[in-house]
Amino acid sequence: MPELPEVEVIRCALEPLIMGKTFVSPVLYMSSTIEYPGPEEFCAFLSGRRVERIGRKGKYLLIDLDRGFLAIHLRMTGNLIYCEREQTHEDRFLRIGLPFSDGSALYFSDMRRFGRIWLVESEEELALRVLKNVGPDILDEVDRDKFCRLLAKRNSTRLKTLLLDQKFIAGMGNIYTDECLHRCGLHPLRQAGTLERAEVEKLYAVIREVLAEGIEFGGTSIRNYRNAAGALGDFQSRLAVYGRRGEHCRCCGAVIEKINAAGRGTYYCPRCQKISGHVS
DNA sequence: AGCACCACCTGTGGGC
DNA sequence: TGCCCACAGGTGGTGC
Repeated sequence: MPELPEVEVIRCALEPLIMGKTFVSPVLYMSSTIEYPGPEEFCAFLSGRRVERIGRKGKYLLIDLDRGFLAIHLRMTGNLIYCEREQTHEDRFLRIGLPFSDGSALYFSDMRRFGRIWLVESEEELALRVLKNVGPDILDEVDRDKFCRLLAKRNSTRLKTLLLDQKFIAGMGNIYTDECLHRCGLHPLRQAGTLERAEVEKLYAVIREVLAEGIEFGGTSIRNYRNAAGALGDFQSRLAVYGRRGEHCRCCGAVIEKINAAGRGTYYCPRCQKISGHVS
């Protein structure tokens, strides 16, 4: 489900709601959602921990505790729901309940069960166990020159594959990648090494612009996404190519096509996004 | 190195 | 109209 903008919208909503609160005993409806440590250790260690900061790296939500970190990845259909009062609601996809000492609670719900939660004791353990395959956050940790340097190391990788690679830059997903490539006029199968310096700089600027718009409009709700308060995002109405196969490009009128790239459904405009002879 | 494919899950919508 | 399977916002592992 969520890419960087959706996670950031959740992070912003959650921050004022749970900052400073203290967790009490979690309720595990599906303990395999906890990737680390074991269920008993998770419950014992989280109980009594206070929330000191809500952060994010790429698509990971990172909750700093007075001791340790709670890391959450929503994967495809995960969802965090905040309730002012702890409640037993009819959610068959409810995986974990995280109540606070003041009676409010955070619920982790996930239809497809891909989402994961980690609880680690230190920054070192966070880097080792959770973020070992996660590169720099594209909004917080990559400036223009760094983006150019990183991209130059990946000459033969296709742009679609590269932008989806969380080790390269963290935060891009399938929707925002297609939107960025379209806005830049770059073909998803074009190899990174064939870009002119100006095209790389344009790509960097557009990535940040599109992600910022995604956040501004509350994220993209296509199937399941809702923010922590249960509201739908609004960016789906602004998508230029994603999910629009057979429809007309709003820039040039050509028919949007769908191909498979990096194993994902990939939408692009064949007129705006020419490959200019660089197929591989 | 890069890529294609599978696995993990459940739901649903497009196509026949 | 009804049924079925391809596909869905992600990631990690395999093998070529």
